[in-house]
Amino acid sequence: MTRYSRQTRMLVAVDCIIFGFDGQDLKLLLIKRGFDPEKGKWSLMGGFVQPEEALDAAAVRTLNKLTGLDGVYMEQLAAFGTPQRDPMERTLSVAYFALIDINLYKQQLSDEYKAEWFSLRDIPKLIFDHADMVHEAQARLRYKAAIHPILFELLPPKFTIPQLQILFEAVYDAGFDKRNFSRKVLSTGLLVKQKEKERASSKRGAFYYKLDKRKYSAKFHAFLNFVSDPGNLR
Amino acid sequence: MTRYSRQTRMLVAVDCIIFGFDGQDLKLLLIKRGFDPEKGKWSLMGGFVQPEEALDAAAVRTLNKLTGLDGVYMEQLAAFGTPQRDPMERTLSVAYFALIDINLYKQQLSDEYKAEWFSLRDIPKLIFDHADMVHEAQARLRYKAAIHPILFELLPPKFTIPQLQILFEAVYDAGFDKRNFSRKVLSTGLLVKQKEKERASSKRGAFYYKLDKRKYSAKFHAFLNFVSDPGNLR
DNA sequence: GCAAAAGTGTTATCACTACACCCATGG
DNA sequence: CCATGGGTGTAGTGATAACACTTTTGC
Repeated sequence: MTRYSRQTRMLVAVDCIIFGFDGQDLKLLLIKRGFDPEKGKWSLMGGFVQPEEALDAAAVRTLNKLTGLDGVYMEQLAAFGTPQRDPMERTLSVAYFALIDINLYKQQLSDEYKAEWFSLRDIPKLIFDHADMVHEAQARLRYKAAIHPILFELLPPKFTIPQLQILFEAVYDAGFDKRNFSRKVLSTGLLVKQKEKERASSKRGAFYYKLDKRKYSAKFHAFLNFVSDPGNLR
Repeated sequence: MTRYSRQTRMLVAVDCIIFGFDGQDLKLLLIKRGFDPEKGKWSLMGGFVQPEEALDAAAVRTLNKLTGLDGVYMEQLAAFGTPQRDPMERTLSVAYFALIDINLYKQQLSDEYKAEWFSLRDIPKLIFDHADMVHEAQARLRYKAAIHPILFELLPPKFTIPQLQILFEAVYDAGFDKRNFSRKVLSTGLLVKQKEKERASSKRGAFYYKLDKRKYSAKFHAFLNFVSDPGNLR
């Protein structure tokens, strides 16, 4: 077999927008870029797609290289391909966003990549078009979380309803009525009440809940309307 | 400036999933591929991204090359990058879907590309992973149209409510109650009733409506809930 | 015993569903 | 005058939003 003649080949990278939730704020995992151009600047974790590697596989590998985690929720966000986005050489980047339980990766941060969690309200200047990617990922997260039970991916296996509410409030930068909120999330039937209580954040203690995994898989793509019109918020 | 060493460059293409509506069925515009491999087989319209060209620009150019149309609604669908998707040479394709008023392109079909409209129920075998792209585009169209007023892009500037309903029914392969349907679309406030009637498809005639362009732009991203739970249909 | 957070119930409004009849016209 | 498709109204049901008080317990 021959090749397509007279066409330009270009580099293809993946970049990961990695969200976490520390119990108060929505956070983003950034690294200090380790090579030129823009060496030492804050950046999303990324990497080049390898010759025999699928895009999703490259994204999974890149996330794993930084965090050591597997089985993380990831979704393709979009392809970014402005000609001069990387001044060194034309590079197309396929952005993925990931939602991780921050507890699984908040220790050994100061390794080879100089990774740090940043509050989304306080993101440093980023290289290339990474700020655009972050904004688009945040918009997508708000959009999806309004309809689908996606934010559970940011929580540990056991969580309380007040914790869940704080998470929603962080994502939408808005307050919700706790009575309506708990009625709504419980009405999905996705949550299983535990006997144990979380006692760190209040005297009375709040009951833990776990996801009902069967129902969670079944209803993941259903329209659940957690937030009526996220476009009208803020 | 130097270049990134020891990384693979690859071809980057765009492919267009072009939807149209003929008054009865949802249709897809396909071409007969003009070069090897798979020459003469049915294919989506596509093309390679040029050295100094952005992705969106490549998609717009590709659509225009086939149809001669400008200002068409287009949206990036996803990047497809399985290593062997093009057996000739590794090629990443960024798929875009487009919604066009079929009346603007249903004549001069037998030109250089041998383009034809196919009903979505009756798509021929397609090259590479184009069938995957079509399925994903159809799913995305259903998803978006359930929430946003996107299907108007498939209609001519003046249309009747029965025509709109047939379109929704074609997209969701389902029947809707006409009283509830018209109440719902009129309640969005997006439609302006015309004095003129469409008289071809009934004796009584149905009033034409036009989009209120101001409100259409304003509400395009709002959550309008045209279809309550598209996942439960079919 | 009090401060702090958890938990719960009611009412009014709105949106959705299901359903059936009259209207205008061309033939 | 009748067949065809266009157009409209209502009642019942379920979801949403607004709102305040009681419970538990660590200090």
